[in-house]
Amino acid sequence: MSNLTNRERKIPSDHASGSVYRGTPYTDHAAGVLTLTDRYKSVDRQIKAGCDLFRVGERGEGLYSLIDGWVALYNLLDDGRRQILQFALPKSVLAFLPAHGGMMSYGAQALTDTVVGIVPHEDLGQLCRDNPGMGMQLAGLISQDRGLAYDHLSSIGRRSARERVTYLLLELFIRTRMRWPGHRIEEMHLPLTQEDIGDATGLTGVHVNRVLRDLRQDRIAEFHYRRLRILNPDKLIDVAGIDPHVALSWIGNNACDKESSQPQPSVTSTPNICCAVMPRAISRQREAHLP
Amino acid sequence: MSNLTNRERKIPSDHASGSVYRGTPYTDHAAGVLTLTDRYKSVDRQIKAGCDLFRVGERGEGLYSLIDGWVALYNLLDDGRRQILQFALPKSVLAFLPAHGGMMSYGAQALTDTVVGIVPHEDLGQLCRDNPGMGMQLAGLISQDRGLAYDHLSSIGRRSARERVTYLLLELFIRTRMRWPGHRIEEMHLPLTQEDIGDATGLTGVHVNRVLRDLRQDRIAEFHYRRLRILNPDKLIDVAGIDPHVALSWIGNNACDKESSQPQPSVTSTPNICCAVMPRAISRQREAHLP
DNA sequence: CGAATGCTTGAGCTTCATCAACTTCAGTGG
DNA sequence: CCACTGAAGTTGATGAAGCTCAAGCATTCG
Repeated sequence: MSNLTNRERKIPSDHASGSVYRGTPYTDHAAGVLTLTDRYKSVDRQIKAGCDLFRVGERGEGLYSLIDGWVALYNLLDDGRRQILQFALPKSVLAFLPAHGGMMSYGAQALTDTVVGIVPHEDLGQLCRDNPGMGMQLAGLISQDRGLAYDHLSSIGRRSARERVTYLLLELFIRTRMRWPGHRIEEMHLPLTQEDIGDATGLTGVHVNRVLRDLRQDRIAEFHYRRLRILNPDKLIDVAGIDPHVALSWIGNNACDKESSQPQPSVTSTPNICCAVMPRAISRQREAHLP
Repeated sequence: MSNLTNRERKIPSDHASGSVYRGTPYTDHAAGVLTLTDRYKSVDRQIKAGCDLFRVGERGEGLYSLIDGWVALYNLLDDGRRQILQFALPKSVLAFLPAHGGMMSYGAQALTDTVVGIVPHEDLGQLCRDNPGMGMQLAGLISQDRGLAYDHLSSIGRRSARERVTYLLLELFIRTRMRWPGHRIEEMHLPLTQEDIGDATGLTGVHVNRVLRDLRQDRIAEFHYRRLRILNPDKLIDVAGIDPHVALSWIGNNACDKESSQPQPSVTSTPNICCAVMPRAISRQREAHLP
């Protein structure tokens, strides 16, 4: 039907997406929405690593929520150039087509074996009527994705290659760390190729490789065959030029139940993401042999 | 409080945002949501051209909907680099903070004199209860914005400077044309500087200038002191490499009331945006003096 | 008319892409 | 266990696309 490329991939089996249903440690919309869609979804669909969940131009079936696995949302240009729009982790909404006839405006490729739940169009209305708050929560969830997209825009549009790559690594690190707080992180699994990183950052795979080499030489981070090691978190954050507010939004700081209007730290005070997410151990681990 | 730059601008008075309240000619969520927010909003806030509606890190007041005027949503990096995330037209939702304590993760600058309606947090719940469909419509609206952001990502990440600039011009042309169908378009007003275009496309103002020069020499389009002339629409679309599906999503093809499941044209058939939006007159107007 | 903002152009330079060859790694089947 | 195969990573040489700096011009607005 369409001539989309579909690079099949073999993925190692120890990826970090095993235990999804432990309670989320942070307040967000995801819990509510995902629990609800759980009840209304028609079937779980299983997709093998490397296959597409859906493609551009296909008719959307309703609301897609990712239950388990890693997924890349992407766009293809006519000549084959590819842009990865987002790396989706479990409990995220992959797509939302509220009505019949809507077409997918981007594709979705499974990076690992994945499970997806789908709530069909016809059930969305009912779901919405039964649970009045649902729509707003969904809006919040999608709004969060939009925020992520905006951050990527800033990164790709205005940052250097080195900044972009470190930014992406750090983002993925923080987001996965939030999903699976128990995991050890000295060496974590990211089911991506360097080419994928390039497609996400607007660079070529070759150049990503060079950037990664420099990061390794500077003892900041290593990425090699789908394995990420963060050697110097502080420097990583520094190079990435992360705005702590942004990082908080990845974690899901929607603060649904904070009704207090007590003055919070002002704009200039920086919530220390590093401390929140990175165990001291790692900071100590290597004292950095810098030039 | 924060050291954001705030370039004041003088804007000519003949910008195209005068008659907002004529009925929308296309089916979308905007109509429903905006009519509702109209009833619940606390006050209209008026902002002069060049001023910020809100800034990064400020506490959000609830749901912001743009009633009249042009607004640029933007991000700033530490060193002053700026990325424009979206140009918002009337009837769009600028921001949506569902709960207290949420911070704006991007800024919004008025490009013209603007009017904004705000529905405070406390009224959002009530609005939602009174109008059950509202949440979903809002979700659809935000989802549409996310789609726009994804398109910009593809553009900035994978296209050449020439493609990016033409893409942006065409997008803005189509979106404004959809809002104000009656306007003549041979020469339309875009309240942007070349620097703004650069900040939106991830280029420098200087380079945007060079690209615009080439487009002028190739008799494709002219942009000069906030005035856009499209000389050769067909070529413009060609250079921009626009996917017609994408263009349709700008127009708002959510197809809310199309319940028919009759087979629609397949993916490969290209809905002709050019025909839908561009009057033949323009195509004829210049036969193109090409090299 | 004057000031301020925005546009235009050139020269030199940096960053990143392209091409191509080579190496390493992971999975497969003997 | 090894050899084999295909995918992914690595490196160098070369060039193009776009940035920076700097100076001068045009347009708008008061």
